Amino acid sequence: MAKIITRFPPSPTGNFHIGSARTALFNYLFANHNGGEMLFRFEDTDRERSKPEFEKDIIEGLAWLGLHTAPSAFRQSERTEIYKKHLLKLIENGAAFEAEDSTTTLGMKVVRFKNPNKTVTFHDAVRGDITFDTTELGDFIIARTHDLPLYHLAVVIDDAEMGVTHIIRGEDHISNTQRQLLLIEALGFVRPEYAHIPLILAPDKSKLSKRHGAVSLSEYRAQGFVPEALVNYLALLGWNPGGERELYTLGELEKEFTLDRVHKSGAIFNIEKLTWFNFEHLKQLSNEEYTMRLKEFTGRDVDARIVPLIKERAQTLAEAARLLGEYDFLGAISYAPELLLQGGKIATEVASNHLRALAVLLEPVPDEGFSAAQLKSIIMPYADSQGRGVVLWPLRVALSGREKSPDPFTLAALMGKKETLARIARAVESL
RNA sequence: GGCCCUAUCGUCUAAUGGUUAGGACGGCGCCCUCUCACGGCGCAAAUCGGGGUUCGAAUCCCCGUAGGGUCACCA
Repeated sequence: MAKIITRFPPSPTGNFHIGSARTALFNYLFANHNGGEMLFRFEDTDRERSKPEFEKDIIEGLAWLGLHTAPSAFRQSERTEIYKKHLLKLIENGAAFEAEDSTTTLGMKVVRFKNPNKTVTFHDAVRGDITFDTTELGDFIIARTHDLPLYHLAVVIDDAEMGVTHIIRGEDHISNTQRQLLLIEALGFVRPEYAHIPLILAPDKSKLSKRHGAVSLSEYRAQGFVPEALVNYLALLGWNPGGERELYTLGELEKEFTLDRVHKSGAIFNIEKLTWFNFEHLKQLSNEEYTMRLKEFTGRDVDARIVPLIKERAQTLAEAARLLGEYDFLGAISYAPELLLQGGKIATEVASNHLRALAVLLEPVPDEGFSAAQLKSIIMPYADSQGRGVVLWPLRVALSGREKSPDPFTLAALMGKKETLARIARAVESL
């Protein structure tokens, strides 16, 4: 069986769109599942709208997601001669003809395809047979001049020359397929297999676009989403391997992916579910890896000791960055007596006595004994006998200086014996 | 409007003629608890409508209805 070749052909006329990323993912998954490869090219025949910065954004986004393509990236704008050769052939054998420009430019000629006005049927791997009557298309334009081919012509020639066997693209291309089929026939090319995947929809069920909020991959990256989560979530929008499992790595998706399980109907993009996937994948990162990503995300140094605390709470790296500031318990803190007394609910005498008692309790504990579990077993019996609230609250605030924080055992273990006792002493003093 | 596509909880989905229609997100409630989270348990919530076919239909067929895509010298 011939090697399977898919392709991802974005036009660099905007930042890497989330829907485009999913199309790339499906092509990647299908190719790799079958031991083939995904090719990459820029469709920049529209010179006006194509921009280098968009090319950069797309290339970086692809790399960030971990979707490697065959080293064949090129631009359609650099292949004029190839298109010209085929275009001339079409004119020569009468399949295309030059016609007057219908717009204002005088004397200009465009090339139109001579439509045979017939019915075409193609098989779609996700939708079955689809039939069109091409008559309504008329003699559509395929090139502005001999040197400026339009989309349909360039696509068909590139796919044939690159040996593309499977075209997997959004369903907004279904109606484009008829023109391309006609061109493929006229050029004598082999017809590839088609699979039109459902669109990613906005909450109002229309095609997801800028007016609905964030649509480019880089925006999600900036919001603290990790590629593992995007890949996992996007793969499950419009495709499902069956069963109830939801968490997959890119490699696992690759093993499972088949076109016959791609859905027919559009899927609404839901940021909350994406956020859940992000949290799950974030939790699966090792502390070292997590620290690295957080450093990269914030561009600042990260105290590795507090990463485990952040990891179990932050759903995104942006939230982790926020907690990083909030959990800066190790730095200088000051005490507000009202806070130590839980806004007056605890009497000054009571809090101060318990804190003193805790210091006495902790004094004999060796440095190595300052683990959260150890400390809990030492402090809890005392707290239980005296009342948890009046013991634990002042202690936690003494250590964190804050209204909200992790539990006092975790904090004490984090800062060690010396700092713990010093903070308790200072808290007593401030009372 | 023409052509094309689609239709299971609010959302993502499971089910490939036989299930009390399952799971997840979100929501709500309870538990855990010194705080904020995390976590655990539970509840509500769906087969668009109408006809067939069949012993039996979410599933197959037809007709409606609704939604979407596309109708460029853009891709």
